Amino acid sequence: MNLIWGSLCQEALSILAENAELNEEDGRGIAFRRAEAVLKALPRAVRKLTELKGLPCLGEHSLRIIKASGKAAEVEATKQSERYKALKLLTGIFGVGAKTADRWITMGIYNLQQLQSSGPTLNQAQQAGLEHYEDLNQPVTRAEADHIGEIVRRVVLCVLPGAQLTLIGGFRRYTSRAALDLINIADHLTAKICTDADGIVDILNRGKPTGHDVDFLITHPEEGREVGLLPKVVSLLKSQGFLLYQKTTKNSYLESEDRPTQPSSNMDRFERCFSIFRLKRNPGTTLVKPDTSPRSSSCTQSQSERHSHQESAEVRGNGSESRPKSWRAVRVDLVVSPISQFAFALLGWTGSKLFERELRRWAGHEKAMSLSSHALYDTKQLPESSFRGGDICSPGPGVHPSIREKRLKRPAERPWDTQLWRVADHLGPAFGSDCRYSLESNRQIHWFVTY
DNA sequence: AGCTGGCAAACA
DNA sequence: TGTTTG
DNA sequence: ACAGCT
Repeated sequence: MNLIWGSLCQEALSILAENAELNEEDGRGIAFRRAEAVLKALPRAVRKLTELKGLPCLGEHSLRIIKASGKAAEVEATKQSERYKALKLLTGIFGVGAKTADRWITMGIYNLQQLQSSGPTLNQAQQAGLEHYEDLNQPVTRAEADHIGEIVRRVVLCVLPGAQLTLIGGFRRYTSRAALDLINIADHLTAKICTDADGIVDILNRGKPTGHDVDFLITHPEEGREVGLLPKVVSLLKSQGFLLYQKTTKNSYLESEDRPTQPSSNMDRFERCFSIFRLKRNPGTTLVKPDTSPRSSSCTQSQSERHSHQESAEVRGNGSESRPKSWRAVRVDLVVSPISQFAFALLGWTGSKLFERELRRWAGHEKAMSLSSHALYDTKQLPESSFRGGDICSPGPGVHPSIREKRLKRPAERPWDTQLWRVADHLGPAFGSDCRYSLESNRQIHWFVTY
């Protein structure tokens, strides 16, 4: 089988995975996603099916699909089924998931027209999602991401000089070395393997040319200076007309390390903002670097620049032949992290759902650790005395029992943090197409072939 | 044969 | 509380 | 109703 067939197989498996997810068959969904990821991670084209022997996550069903070169009747039937099409369409609305879509379908709603006419109650996110349906289902280019980044950067620097803005998510290039370091750290082998990455699997190499949203991570080199930053940034963006929708959520992680008894530990740390961003199309400076001298840019300058009359003068597109809108809507996520958690935030916001799931599963199962976008916890060494403050973990399924009991946690030890700092360092430069693939035979692949 | 499959936080 | 989000 | 592990 050649490369083209390979990608056909991936698409086919992706369809089956998506269909399973839309039908709330989570296990099947993840199984097909893994199979897809294994194919995607192959270092070269596969000529014979026998070459797939020994690869993990390719079971009977997935192999059937592959043997049919992705043209299995099952896949075609799925693609053409009215239910699949309707589920895909409806869940394409921001704020609508499989459950809601299923409910609507049983109400006879199969498309947007029927949705509008039969008018079930929509929550705020869904209203915004419906309103910007077209735009939000349009891929976001890297250029658009960078443009948004410039706008956000100005605002952030205005609110907090010295703050750092990092493009994360699918657009960012992550290196295998970064995840390698995480393994090493978990294995208490910090110094050893990270100097020798040879022969180890390529782990996560994104740097996609397009995406479905844009994610930014904001921090400040001085710990604590980032507190309270996000609400200011958001309100400034809002006042400048950049936000069509916004939901800011705060982090329950309470700073327990340096000043345990501070009432300031109760300080709200707004951590994430899910927004719909109003991005001007064809910014006058199309392909030119917007500012070759960004030093001089002050906040007020950018305000007047961005917020000029043209913006408000745009015609709210009514169906009949109107010239294309002067702007488009883009999903933008802002994440604020204290510098001490920066590395974890980077790893936690790769934008790859499968990667996050598999990484955390691996941490928990193989390492008895709990990984979040804030820290890495050793679930074994939970001396009660070393915990204080924050009751973070809501009890429930999926929460590690030891954590559930304590309901308290704190980063395990300082050394972990300092080691993980090197993760952050390594996450920087592009690793390019230096993709190696080596399977430790017959060992489950865990998370590293994901994408 | 039976179990697991990643998480936490917000809204209605 | 169930559903959705990244 | 998929795949791997126990």
